[in-house]
Amino acid sequence: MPLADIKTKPRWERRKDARPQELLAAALDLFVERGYAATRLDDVAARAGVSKGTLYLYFENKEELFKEVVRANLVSALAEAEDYVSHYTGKSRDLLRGFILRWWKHVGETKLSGISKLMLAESGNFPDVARFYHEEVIQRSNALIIGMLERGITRGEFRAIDTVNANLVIVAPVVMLMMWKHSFHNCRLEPISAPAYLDCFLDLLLNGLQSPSGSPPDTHSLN
Amino acid sequence: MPLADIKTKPRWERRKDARPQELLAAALDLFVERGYAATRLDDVAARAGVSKGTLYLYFENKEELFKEVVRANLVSALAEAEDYVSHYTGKSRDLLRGFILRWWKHVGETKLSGISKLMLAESGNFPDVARFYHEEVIQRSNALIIGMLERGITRGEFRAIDTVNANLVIVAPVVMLMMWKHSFHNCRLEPISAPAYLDCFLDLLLNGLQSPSGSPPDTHSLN
DNA sequence: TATATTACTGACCCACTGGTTAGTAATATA
DNA sequence: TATATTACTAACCAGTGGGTCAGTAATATA
Repeated sequence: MPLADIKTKPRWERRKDARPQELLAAALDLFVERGYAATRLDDVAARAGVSKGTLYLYFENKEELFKEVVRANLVSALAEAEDYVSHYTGKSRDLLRGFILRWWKHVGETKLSGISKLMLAESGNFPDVARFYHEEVIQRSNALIIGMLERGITRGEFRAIDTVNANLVIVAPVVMLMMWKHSFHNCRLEPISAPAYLDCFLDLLLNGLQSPSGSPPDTHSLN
Repeated sequence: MPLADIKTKPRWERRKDARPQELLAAALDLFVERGYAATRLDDVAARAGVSKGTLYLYFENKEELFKEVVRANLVSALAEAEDYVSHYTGKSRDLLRGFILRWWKHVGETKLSGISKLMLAESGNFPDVARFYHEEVIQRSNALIIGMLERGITRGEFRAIDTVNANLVIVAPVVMLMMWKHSFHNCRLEPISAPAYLDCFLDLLLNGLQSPSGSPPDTHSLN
């Protein structure tokens, strides 16, 4: 190694400002890859290019690190979704379809889907984290979807169904697809095609929701 | 302690025949309660009233113990379901509804739902177990549902939809409800009512599936 | 009752990981 | 260039859990 390199490459640098972001990014990656319990803080630190001790300078403990990851990613994405819904003026079926497709695009097909999967998978073993996630993410997204259903019903576009349960039924296939991506995905020889799956789902859903007096079922495609 | 008690209560008994069943029952309980990784074999043994060493007399290791739990419970339940479907002679919508409600009764609302949840949650970290479960349970149940959909379509009762994706969409709400039972269940002040949820789901689904030339949507209740 | 068999125990090993801290070296300051 | 500050490292601790095995005691056998 030439002398110049020794001079220009110190063993480490002080980068107080950049560390938190880098650690959060590394943590997101590993939480998504391995889940909450199985993620080792040594590995998070290593991926961010620092030692474990450094991680503890910026985050109180594993749980707080995780919460910050959620806040920095999912909670902010949810805020955008709330904005989208509140400003929509068109037909309810298009709003619902648009919401679901956007959700898939911004969360489902990105790393973030791994966080949803992780929470559903491990919340039972970490009740504090579960409560946090339920309040910050689940309740808010439920309110959003129920609101859209009520909008459709009061405008006569949807049948008068049980909105609270329908909310859960509607969420299920999307959440399921997210979970699949992070569980049995590799076992299937012919992987699930997300667009075809969502197309099939929206077709079934919007037909099922449609009020008898509404417009006839369409066969909207995703392409 | 009287002398008699010493005589009648040996420190332990030899019960070669009963041990495997007792260990499987204890393992099922703990796997459901805590998941795969978080279940300690010490605890399984303790719950079955033996020491960890004994557990290793009857099962090769943790993975084989788990596989036996799956075989003894889910695989056998699946065989019964296959029997039910193959002997059904009525309308396809009733077959599908009956299948889903039976599934919920035999798996969803019992401990067994915990195994499905566990697999979805942890298969990513245990690829060998994942492959086993995918082949022994998932593929078989998929074939069953796709078969019912094809039956409905060829008989003109259902619309001609994409059966492979529809299978996944149909499974999703039931799997979701099972997962919920074992994850955020405690966070919700007003818990999900399984009958109301399934009612809502079947209502949406059968309306969505119905062929235009078929019988009109009914409002079948679960009660 | 004496002996052989074996189901069962419990102490042990070792790799692992969340969290701590004494010490080090990069940088700010003058 | 000398000194002070502090971001960062590396070694460490304590608790944990899958897996092993030498020894023990319950039972079968004669």
